[in-house]
Order: sequence, then structure tokens, then C-alpha cells
Amino acid sequence: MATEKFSMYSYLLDRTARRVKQYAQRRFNAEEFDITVDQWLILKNLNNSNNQNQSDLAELTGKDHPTLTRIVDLLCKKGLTERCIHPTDRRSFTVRLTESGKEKVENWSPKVAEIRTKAWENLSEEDYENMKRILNTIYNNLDI
Amino acid sequence: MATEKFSMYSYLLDRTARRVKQYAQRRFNAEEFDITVDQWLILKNLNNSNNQNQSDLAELTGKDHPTLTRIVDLLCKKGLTERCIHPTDRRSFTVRLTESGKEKVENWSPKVAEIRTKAWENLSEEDYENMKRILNTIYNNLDI
DNA sequence: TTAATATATTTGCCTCACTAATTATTATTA
DNA sequence: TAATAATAATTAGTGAGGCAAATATATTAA
Repeated sequence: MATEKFSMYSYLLDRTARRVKQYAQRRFNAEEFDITVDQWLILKNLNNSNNQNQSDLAELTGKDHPTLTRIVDLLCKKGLTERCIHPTDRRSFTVRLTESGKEKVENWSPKVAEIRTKAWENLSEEDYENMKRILNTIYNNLDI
Repeated sequence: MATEKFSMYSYLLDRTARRVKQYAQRRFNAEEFDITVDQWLILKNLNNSNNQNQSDLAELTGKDHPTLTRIVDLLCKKGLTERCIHPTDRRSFTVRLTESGKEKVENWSPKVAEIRTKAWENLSEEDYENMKRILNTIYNNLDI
């Protein structure tokens, strides 16, 4: 593809991703959800497969290790998750939802899904599939 | 659109935007470009329309004001831009490229364009247009 | 003209991303 | 087994984004 002409995508991607996060965060705040969107991502993943070690959890959620460490710190401080010693590897922790964390995920999942839906007004399922394909292609093109 | 099923876009958007930025930043670093991708965005915009005040520049680049202030601080510290007093409004500064800043933009623009192109392997112009449309629609759907 | 309001920029505080380096532990190999 | 390498998690430093509040100056209205 030509060069200069196609440089704007990084700007569009960046600002759209930021707005998507910002919009969700404001809705979270307005509902006094008391959690960040990144923290929610971790909770939601733990709800699907609890008791992950941090490395796997980082991989699953696309966070790097230092970032994941800090997010888990914050979640533990809020009493939503806890670190447990790994049965066979003393370098590792597994992270699991507390009761309070489970409740949070269950009570809020529908609301979050509704908030997320807003972005797709005026767009079709085909758009959604196209977008998924394009984003994944870009992601893989830039494999590190 | 249905709910839960369509919630993954925020994750895909976020991780793709991050990888796009990360890839460019690593290439910048490898070339000893000595600048961040966000700083480059500001320089590039100034090159198109020099002597913007900070508010307009923030609007143009999609940065919020505090962030723009800090990026301009760093660019000034590097001697690539300078703040000039606004002729008629003493609250404002205009920002302009120094000679060194202009050189930087001119010398590096082709390289940056080449770096940016990498993301579009295996994708068509139609994909590009679709993606632009979808991202802009999402952006406007979440108008703040 | 004075008072109230609006605007441009900056500062402080918190969260997150990326890199490099550190610590503790486990696995490998000489 | 002893030395080396690899892995899991953390810490430190820098850049950036978001929000709220502060400062200085302009604009508007009473």
C-alpha cells in the first residue's frame, strides 16, 4: 500500500480506543461502579477461568507483567481478588476472585454489556466481523 | 446489536492500538530517532500548520489539554518546538517548530511513513476505507 | 465600570504501558 | 552435584491519559 496516505490509521485507532475506554469509564463512574475498565477486564477473565497464575492471566488479557501486577494489587486492595500460593511452583501466585469479586462480576456484567453496545449504533454485524478481522490482521502483521 | 457477544471489540481495539504504538516506538528507538510516537504526532501537525495555539493543537491531535501541555514541555526541552506569546491573547501561547524541529520532521517523514505501512500487509484499500468508517462511527457514537 | 462568567494553560493525583533491572525459584547441563 | 540458564513476579523510571482544581487573563452583563 502507498505510504503517507495510509498513516492516519494509527491516529484513528488511538483516539477511538481512548474514547471507547473513556466512555465506559465515565459510565462506570456515574453508576458508582468503583472500578476501572482495565480492572474489570481482569475480573471478567477470572470469572471465566478462575485461579490463573499471573503470567497466563497477563497473556489472556493482553497486559504486560508489570501492569498486571499492579492491577492485581489494586483488585486485592479492594477485596475483589486474592493471591494464593501455587501448589507446585513457589515463584508463582494464582489469582482468584473472592466472594465479593464474584458478586461484582455477576451483578455488573449485564450493565457493562449494555454500555459496550452503545458503540455499535449505525453499524452492522458485517462491520463487526470486518473490524475484528482487520484488527487481528494488523495485530499479527506487527508481531513482535 | 446483541450485547455480550459484541463486547470484545474494546479489548481488540485497545490491544491493537497499543501494539501499533509499540511497534512504531521500537522502530523509532532502533533508528535512534530519540522521540516518542506521541511527540511525533505533535511535530507532524505543527509542520502542516505551524503556530497553533495549544487549545487548537490539542483539538487537532486528539489530546487533552494537560497531556498536550506535557508533550509540548518535552518537545521544548528537546529544542524541537518553542512557545511564543500570542499577539492578542495573553492567556495563550502559540507553539512553533524550531529549525531543528523542522529538520526532524523533514528528515524522518519518509521513514515514519514506511514504518506505518507495515501494519497494512495482507489488507486492501477497501479494508482501509471500511476501518476508517467504522472507527469514525464508533468515535461519534460515543460523543461526549 | 464592577462583578460574574468564560477561556487558556498549568499542576496534582491516580492509573496504565513499556523498558530494564532485580529477586526468588526452578530447570538444565557440564 | 555445582554452575548456568530460564522463568515468575516485582520494582523503578519515564511517558502518557483522565479528572479536578488552580491561575491568569478575557469577555459579558448588571
